[in-house]
Amino acid sequence: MTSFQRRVLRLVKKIPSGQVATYEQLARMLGRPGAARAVGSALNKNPHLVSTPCHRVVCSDGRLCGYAVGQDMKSKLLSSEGVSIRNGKLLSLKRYLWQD
DNA sequence: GCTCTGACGATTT
DNA sequence: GAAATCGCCAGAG
Repeated sequence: MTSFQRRVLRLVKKIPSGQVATYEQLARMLGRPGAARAVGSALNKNPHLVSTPCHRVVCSDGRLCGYAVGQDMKSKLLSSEGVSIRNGKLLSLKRYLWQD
């Protein structure tokens, strides 16, 4: 694990249930605005899928984008937390967006 | 140090 | 609104 990946995972663990964050948002919190792609890479290699709520991380436009197990599972997990999804995309991103 | 690759993002057509 | 394009950063060889 690199230092960068640890910081990403630690930050993701702090996302409350029922809320979501964008890759770009996390990148900014880590002091690396524009590194959204790198954040996605870090989540892809995440060791413990359950201990890290990486399903609460979506694209800036509200699309789910990706998930290690499959986007379908990501969609189910989010909807079970109260987030409305349609066609693998959030109906309203700003409504559930994580505000620290 | 260089060259890909990828769970991204903004712009353009 | 969908698809194509280009820029972006970190990690792996």
